[in-house]
Amino acid sequence: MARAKFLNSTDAVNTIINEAIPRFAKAGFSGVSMRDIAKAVDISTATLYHHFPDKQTLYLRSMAQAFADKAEGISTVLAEKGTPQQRLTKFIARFTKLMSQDSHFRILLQRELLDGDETRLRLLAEQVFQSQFANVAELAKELAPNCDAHLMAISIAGLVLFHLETTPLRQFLPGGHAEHNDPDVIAQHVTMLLLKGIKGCG
Amino acid sequence: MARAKFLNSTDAVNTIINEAIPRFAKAGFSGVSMRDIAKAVDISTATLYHHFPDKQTLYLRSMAQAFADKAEGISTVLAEKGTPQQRLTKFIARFTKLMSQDSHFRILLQRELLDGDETRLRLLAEQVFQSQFANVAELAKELAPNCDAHLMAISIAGLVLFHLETTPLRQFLPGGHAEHNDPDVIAQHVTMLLLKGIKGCG
DNA sequence: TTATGTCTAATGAACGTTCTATATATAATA
DNA sequence: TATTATATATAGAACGTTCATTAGACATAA
Repeated sequence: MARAKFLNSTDAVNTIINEAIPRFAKAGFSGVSMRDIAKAVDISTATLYHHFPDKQTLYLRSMAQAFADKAEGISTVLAEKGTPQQRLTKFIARFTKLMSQDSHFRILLQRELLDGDETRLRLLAEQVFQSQFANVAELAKELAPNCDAHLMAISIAGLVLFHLETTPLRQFLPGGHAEHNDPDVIAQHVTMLLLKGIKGCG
Repeated sequence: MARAKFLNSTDAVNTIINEAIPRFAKAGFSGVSMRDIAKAVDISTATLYHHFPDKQTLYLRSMAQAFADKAEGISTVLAEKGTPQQRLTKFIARFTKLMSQDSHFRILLQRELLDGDETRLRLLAEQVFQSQFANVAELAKELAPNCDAHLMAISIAGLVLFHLETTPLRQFLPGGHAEHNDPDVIAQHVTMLLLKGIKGCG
């Protein structure tokens, strides 16, 4: 092979995807050109096209990789013992930390919610969220046997994610402080709100 | 003027913006071309450029218009009398209905949270959300005097908005039903959760 | 006459993609 | 082992398209 840059094709593909993920997260599908990605990996666009048939495929593979990385990390959080309250508290703490640590995953998720077609959303739901979502829903059932577990699981995730989503905006809203972006602060607030309602928060 | 298509420049500008808003909401800034917009209004791109100096300006004006439309609608919801609980219930019901009725506003908001620069986010915060956000925060203070009103106001908005955001995804998640997209169902769930916590939901 | 609204046509840049060539590794063969 | 053939990884250059934007002309209202 000509002046090999990578160990093999798999290495090349992984390197490309790892460079592509943060770029797609930051700028979206149409905000990143194949030339940009090629330049970032220091290969020609022709070489990039040797490894991926087209941009859409590269995007899908990047998305799948970003999601696969995280799906693994979330999967064992709820398996531990404890009262439902304890397990909820622990889940929220870990989920918040996970989502704020690596923003690529969260931002790609938001982009998919905005622009994803049915195929990509189904993939996302079934291969990334489904099992963990079911666990959270089950936990909700333990805490409130007659509640709508689906609605409740969405609410739990939404509380955490919306605080992270609004990070760039909240500094301009009344009472906004940097500490409101601290995952621990968010997690504690969300946990309290879920377990006790507004009145229980002070 | 040559074969006048509009009553005057203001009419032209408004017509263009009204065509642009849903397009920018659906496809984002880079997903809509000036050609597309010109075609939609049945004018040439040159004419479009006669009314707007560049694409960025057209986008900003469209955004500002979409936001101004809604800011008005939200502004008087909390002025009414009643117990804090009653006012919260009413606010959530109206906010949910408003946000689900016209999705352009909500989607543009989501896009700004993803891609908005500091200038646009500040504009959004100060000219659209600030006063109403303060009202919600104040209401939270009435319900829980020692709580962090900023965090609470974000949580309230987030609960509603996240349910709407996840509309295209929830059908693929366990327990998802069409009725979960009903604004009344969402509002009732959110209100209950806020006032009573998870346990109060069943 | 002058300012305004409109058009056709063009410009230059960026983009996704492909053509063609070449250097290297691997496998088959003598 | 030495030689040849094949497949793979790479790059330079170009193609065709679309894009934002502009130049210049023309028509009409004031």
